Amino acid sequence: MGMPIEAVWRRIERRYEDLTPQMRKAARYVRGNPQDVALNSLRALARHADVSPAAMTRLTRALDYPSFDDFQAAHRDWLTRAAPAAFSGKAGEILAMSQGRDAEDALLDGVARAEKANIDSALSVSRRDPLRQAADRIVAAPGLGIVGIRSCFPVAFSLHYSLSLFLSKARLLSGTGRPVADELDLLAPDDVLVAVTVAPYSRQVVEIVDHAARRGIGVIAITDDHLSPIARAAEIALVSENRGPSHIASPTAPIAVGQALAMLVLARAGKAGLETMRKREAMLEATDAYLNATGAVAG
Amino acid sequence: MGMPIEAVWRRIERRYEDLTPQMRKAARYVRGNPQDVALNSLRALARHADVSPAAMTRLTRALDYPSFDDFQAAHRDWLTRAAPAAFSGKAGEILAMSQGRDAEDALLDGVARAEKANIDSALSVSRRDPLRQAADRIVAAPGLGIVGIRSCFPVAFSLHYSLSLFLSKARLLSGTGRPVADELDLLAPDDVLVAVTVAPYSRQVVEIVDHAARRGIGVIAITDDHLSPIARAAEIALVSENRGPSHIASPTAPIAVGQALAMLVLARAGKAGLETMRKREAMLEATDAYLNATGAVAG
DNA sequence: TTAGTTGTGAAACAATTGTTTCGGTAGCCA
DNA sequence: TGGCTACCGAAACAATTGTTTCACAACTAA
Repeated sequence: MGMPIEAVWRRIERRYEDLTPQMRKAARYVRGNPQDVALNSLRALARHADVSPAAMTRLTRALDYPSFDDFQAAHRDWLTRAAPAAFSGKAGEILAMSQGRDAEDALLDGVARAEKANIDSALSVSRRDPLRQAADRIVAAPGLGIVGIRSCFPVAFSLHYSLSLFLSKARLLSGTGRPVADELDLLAPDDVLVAVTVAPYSRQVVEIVDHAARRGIGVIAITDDHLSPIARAAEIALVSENRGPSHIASPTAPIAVGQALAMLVLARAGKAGLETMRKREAMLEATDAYLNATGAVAG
Repeated sequence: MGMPIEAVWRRIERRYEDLTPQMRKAARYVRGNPQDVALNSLRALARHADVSPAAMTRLTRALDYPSFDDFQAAHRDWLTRAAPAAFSGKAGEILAMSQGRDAEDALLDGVARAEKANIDSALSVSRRDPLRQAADRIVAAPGLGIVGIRSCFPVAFSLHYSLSLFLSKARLLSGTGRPVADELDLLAPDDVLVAVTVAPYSRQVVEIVDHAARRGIGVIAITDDHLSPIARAAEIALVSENRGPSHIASPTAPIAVGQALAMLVLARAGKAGLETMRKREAMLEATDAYLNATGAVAG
């Protein structure tokens, strides 16, 4: 992953006074026209800024970039991030046209495109307030349950796994050896239940949500529609669209939502959270769970 | 003012049938990765699309563009239009980032970007041959086991879930009530084991893979490095990079790999696969598992 | 003035760009 | 089988790329 463009700008502003006149001219243009840097060649850029190519090269050096390519990469990164998720086109049209390897390639293209678009929509700026609220709610709650079955079980599991690394109150209602609904007894009013289901909505989860809501438990729904059965009953709804060429719904987008949520909770848990995370890590290493200690918590 | 990119897309879709196979491949990549067209050189673009530079040049001609530059200009235009508006002269505002809500936003941006990049790399053209081989191998094998623990369990689970919708031989080695390794007895030589683990590699999974390989079971590894302990012992390695701002490894990319794999297997299973899938679906509806029948298998 | 430093762009460079050419291969019809 | 067409990529090309070199101004200090 490239360096953020903000760093470039900071460097320009901090060292502006030390630059030579020609470099300043170049720097001013660069600072004011970042898209130009991303899209044009060094020589074209220099022409636009009315400086010599050499001056532009010298500027990138003065800003401690190894080469113009690295400098440009930062700007391209920024521009790419700002690009819309323009993958709105019907995936099926092109796909249906061919067969064999060609069709498979098209299929995989479609999968990749759809997954990316789904993640984009799930974490788009307009969906972030609910995410923040959910994180606040989870931090504040005395108890926390997480439930999801069938294709949504991976979502519930990975959310619980990530949270449990630093938050001991998280409980996965997994229904091992008994109906899932029974485990709802673990939660008290004022606790929080995170429920996951996408169309077609599993009856069990919907019923658990209804039951929890009636008992005064705060429900956070991770689902695929603002109007889904669990979204309506929930206090907070985290929606991630789920489209794709597949007959099977892919859980990647809701999992990304779960991961983002876990990170926000970790951010709120602060140093204490990081501390317990380190302890777990030490414990896992002590029990020889991993092949070699690399420092990151995962596995 | 350049021509809008939508026109490009329309041309691609309308003339797709008249294109030669290589041009189609190029066209599909172009259609799916417009930023790549805007930012990269023709040769780099051709490399990403796994096509010869000549094929890319021919495509631009076939779409009635005088030169690649004009073709690229349309994409640059689109990307520029999407960029945030130019900046007011004051510099400090943007720099004030990295605390409070802004820091969180940057974090979420980072997550979204990383997840998308990971998926891109996982399903990139150069990684598709192993995917196809894996699908072939799975279809041919008499028996199939899937294993993954901790953060990789969601990957194993979702792969098994998707496959089990139409492939009854798939078995999830979940270790419920007994050590996971015990379940390896379910597999015979010539069977296939799909194993998932990313750094830090869980000892259990690595040992199971070694054991399986020694017994003559074909191992397909889903992992994060060509040199990971299970990749070396495996017959086929499906690699998905796993980078991100999080301390916790996100399972989305390997899950996307699993989904893609499941789709390829389904494609090979053909009509028979779709048939059993329909049966399962009917069964689930009959047992009232879903709230309302919508036609797609998920939940 | 003179010596020395600093800033500059023209020119040269190797590498890489987009494009065209051309020989060969795969597939199809006779 | 042979002959034909469609299709493809390696190679060659001129143009343009990013970078370095170098000579020459402009300036300072004595």
